[in-house]
Amino acid sequence: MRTLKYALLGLIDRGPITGYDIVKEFESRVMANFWYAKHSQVYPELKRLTDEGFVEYKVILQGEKMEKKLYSITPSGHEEFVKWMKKDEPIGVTPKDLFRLRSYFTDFISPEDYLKLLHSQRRMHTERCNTLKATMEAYKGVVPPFGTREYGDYSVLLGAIMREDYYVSWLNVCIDNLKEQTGLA
Amino acid sequence: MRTLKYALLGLIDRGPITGYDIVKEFESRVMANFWYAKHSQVYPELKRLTDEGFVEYKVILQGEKMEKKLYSITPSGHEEFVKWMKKDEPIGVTPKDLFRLRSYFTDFISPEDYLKLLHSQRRMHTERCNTLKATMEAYKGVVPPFGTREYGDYSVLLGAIMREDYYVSWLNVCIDNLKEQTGLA
DNA sequence: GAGTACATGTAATTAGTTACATGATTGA
DNA sequence: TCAATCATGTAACTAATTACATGTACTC
Repeated sequence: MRTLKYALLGLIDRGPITGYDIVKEFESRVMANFWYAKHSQVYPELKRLTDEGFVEYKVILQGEKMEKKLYSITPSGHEEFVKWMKKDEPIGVTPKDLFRLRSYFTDFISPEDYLKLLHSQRRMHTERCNTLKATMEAYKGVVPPFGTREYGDYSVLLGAIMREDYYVSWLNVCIDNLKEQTGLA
Repeated sequence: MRTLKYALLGLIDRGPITGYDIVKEFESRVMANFWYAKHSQVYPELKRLTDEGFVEYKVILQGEKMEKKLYSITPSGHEEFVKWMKKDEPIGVTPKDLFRLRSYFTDFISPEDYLKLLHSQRRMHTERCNTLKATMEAYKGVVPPFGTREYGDYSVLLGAIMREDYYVSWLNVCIDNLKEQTGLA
């Protein structure tokens, strides 16, 4: 599917950017919620996109010697990207989840040990959720206008918060069920 | 992390099973919600686990000639698995999501085209959610006792339903926001 | 001068998918 | 006898991670 290709095209289509800054985007609070790649995957893909004529770069100097490559989109790259944007794709398999794999095999763990894991998971997901909600506060409850970058940020941030909220709810139900059945505190 | 290893150990620890039936488990309505692998990944991993002494198999005959390998857990395999079960792991990166990647780049799509995608996504997720809820009906609202296989099935099924429900909610909010902003029907 | 961030790349390995390959059994 | 399912494997490829590798620029 070469999804990384389209993630890169999208970022570059927004304006000239270096590979280094693309990686920083992937690590950002917003984008890390749905796509990311390490620099060791990004640099080779940028090279490939250049060979394919979807992007081009010019070398600019930072200071005396340090060269960096500033990538921009080409007309064919832009066309390729907007074509992909309109594509309606099947939802595919549900994502893998390590904790759910353990939850599936609860016949091999004591209720005490499982409860510890549940509490730990809840703590971690609650924390992540709070971080996301803090980021969301910048919008003060106002939905940015469609077509702006802020709209995209807002939408995916909202989705991420809702996801963490649901995950915590699920863990809460699991904790309640377990306590009721075993009488554990 | 070799997670497939532990998925296989867990399934084999429940009782003797063939590679073929393991793959069927992965394709099942319950397990497909959090882990899965193709037969081309399963068979080599089973071989490796055998070499490592975590599982063993005996060849049994199906009919006249057809041989199948029935895998069972070894004491060291069981030990390895229960040790893994108790391990509390960090929640790690959030799973990648193709549709959210597109939602992030809505500055490159018309509201009409985006609305079409939103509706299509909602239809597909609603359908999956309904399938899951139909599977859930077997439990008639009664939580199975902890420690049984049914408890694991129930827990992960509940999580899967909650996940699809939240996803549909997110899509609904996106649809409402878009309609309000653009006046589209 | 030291430490951190900037900046870009490759190599080796692991994980996972698609395609290739073969043959037996069962039920209509 | 035909089709679907059972049953197991390998080969080639794509995706992604970890480790290796190098050097500059900025700030304290």
